[in-house]
Order: sequence, then C-alpha cells, then structure tokens
Amino acid sequence: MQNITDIIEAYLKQILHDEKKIEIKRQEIAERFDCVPSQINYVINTRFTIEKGYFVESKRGGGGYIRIQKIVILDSHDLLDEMSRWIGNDLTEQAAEDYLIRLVNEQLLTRREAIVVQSLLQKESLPMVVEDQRRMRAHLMQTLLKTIKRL
Amino acid sequence: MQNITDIIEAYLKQILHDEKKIEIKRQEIAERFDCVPSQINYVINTRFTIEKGYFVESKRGGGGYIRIQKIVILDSHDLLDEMSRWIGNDLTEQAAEDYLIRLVNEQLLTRREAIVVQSLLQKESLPMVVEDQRRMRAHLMQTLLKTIKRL
DNA sequence: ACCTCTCTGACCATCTTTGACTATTGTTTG
DNA sequence: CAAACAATAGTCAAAGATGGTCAGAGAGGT
Repeated sequence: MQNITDIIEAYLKQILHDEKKIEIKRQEIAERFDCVPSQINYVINTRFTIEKGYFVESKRGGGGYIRIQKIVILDSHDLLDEMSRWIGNDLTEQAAEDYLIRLVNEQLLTRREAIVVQSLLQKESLPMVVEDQRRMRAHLMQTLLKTIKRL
Repeated sequence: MQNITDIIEAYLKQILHDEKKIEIKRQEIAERFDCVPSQINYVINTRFTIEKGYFVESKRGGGGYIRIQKIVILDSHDLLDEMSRWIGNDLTEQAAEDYLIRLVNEQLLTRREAIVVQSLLQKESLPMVVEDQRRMRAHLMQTLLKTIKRL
C-alpha cells in the first residue's frame, strides 16, 4: 500500500463507504496527492472498472467533474459474459431474437425492453449490406450486454 | 455546479417551475450574474433546446426580450410525431440523450429503457464515420419512436 | 534479464466564458 | 417620412478550464 494508486484508491473507496456516489475534480485530487492529473485516470481505469462494480461518469470543460458510483453486480454476470463470447462479432436477426428471449427469461430485461431492442436490431433498422448488418448487430448486442451489467 | 451556465440554468428553471413562461432581458440577467450578455445565449442554446422541451422566442431592439416556455404536448402520439420531424435524418449523441430524457419525463419510456437505448446510440456503439453515425443514430431513433407507438 | 504494474507528460477532446462585431427594432430628429 | 441614434439580442471565433489518451520511462518482483 505504498504506491499512490493504492493510496488514492483507498481514499476514494473510504468515501464511497459512506456516500453512495462521489464527485471529484481531477485536478484537485491530483494536487492533494501531489501527482499528475492523468494518474487519477489510471486509478479509475484500473480500480473502478465496471467489472469491479463501479460506474464512472465525467464531464470536461469548466465545471468539469468525475463521478463514481458503486453498482450492484448481477448474479447472471457469467451468463452475460458467455453470451458475449458466443456472439463475437457476427449476429443474425433470428439469433438476436433468441438471445433477447433468453435475457427476458432470466429476468435481466423486461419484455418491453426486449421489444425495443429487437426493433433496433431488425434488418430494417440497419440500412447496410447483410454482412455489415450482422457485424453491426453483434456490436450493438455487445453494447447491450455491457449496459445490462449496470442497470 | 459552480459554473455560471449551470447556475443560470437552475435559476431560470426554478422560475419556470412556478410560472409556465418567463420573459427576461438578456442584459439584466447578465448583470445579475455578473457575466457577459452572450453567456445568456450560451445557456439558452445548450440548456433550453427543443430536444429538452423548451420553446424560445426573442425580440431585439428597444423593449427587447427573451421568452422561454416549456412545451407541453398533451397527446403523446403527437409528441412522437413532432420528435420524428425534429430529428429528420441527422441526430447527435447529445440531442439523442435529450430526447430520451424527454421521453422518460413523458413516461413513454422507463429510465432503464432509456439507458439501454442510449447506450446503443452512443458513438462507441456505431463504428463508422461521424456523418454516417449521425444518420444511423437518427434512423435508429426513428425506429424507436415507431416502436414506442405500439408498445 | 524479463514481465507486469505504476507513473509521467505531451498532446487531444470537450465544455465554458468572453468580447468584438453584426442584426434588428424602437425612438428621436431634421 | 427618412435618417440618425439608441437599445436590444445574435453570432462566432478565440481563449480558458477541465478531463482523456497513449506511449514511454520507472519500479518491483521472479
């Protein structure tokens, strides 16, 4: 626990223990721990990832900030990872529908949510040649799986 | 929330909470918050857009004013049609988010649904050049609006 | 030595603030 | 009434204020 990364990590987690969400200014934290600002990005990228159960938002410019909140990781995390692996970067419309049905059955999505997503993944919504469509559909589904983790 | 833009935004919205329409003088507001007049234009252009559900009118010259009102579209079918028209075939990520927030406020989508859709419309989910991205995003949003009608 | 994790800094992206210049409308004057 | 003047608001580009990225240097362990 001697390196700055660990120290900053501990500092932030200690605050998160009390508050369910914190908002920091990158520059301020960097000054407080006497390091370069990008160090804060490193801490966040290695210690506050979605896999570790954190959701991070930020804004640049005047009045900018970095916001971190703890999220609940679903039990079905493994299912999502597996699906992600199965899908890879190619997905047909039928397969997409099957996956969505599965997600609804697992109660990871509501029926309405599945309908919305399905409509966005159907070929009519993806105006491009079929191979691109399938790649695009896979890409969108991958995004969905990631998003579900923080719902 | 220390930047002037957010402060002025909050001030105006707080008034709009009680009055359904406000009329301000640009110079006056600028003085009250000790900023340049064009700052007020910035606030209006970024925080009181049509996507966010505001209608702004103004007049120059003696007795000039800026009038802001919250747009109320009672019939949700009409709202969806209006949005569809506003969007056309070009949509930025920020505008998309604003529309989704609006849909949530109008209770046409749940928060979760909006988050899912937003994640699918963000640039990371649309691997193509920016112009195509915007066209694609508009296309997907149009699909969404159509889908909502039959949910 | 080699590998992995950490740290740094130059450069990039985005949002905000400012001010000079422009456009429009109302009022006064010749 | 037209021209000048006054009073507003709009536009836009540059500067300021943040946060993000990435490649390479540094440090610690095997």
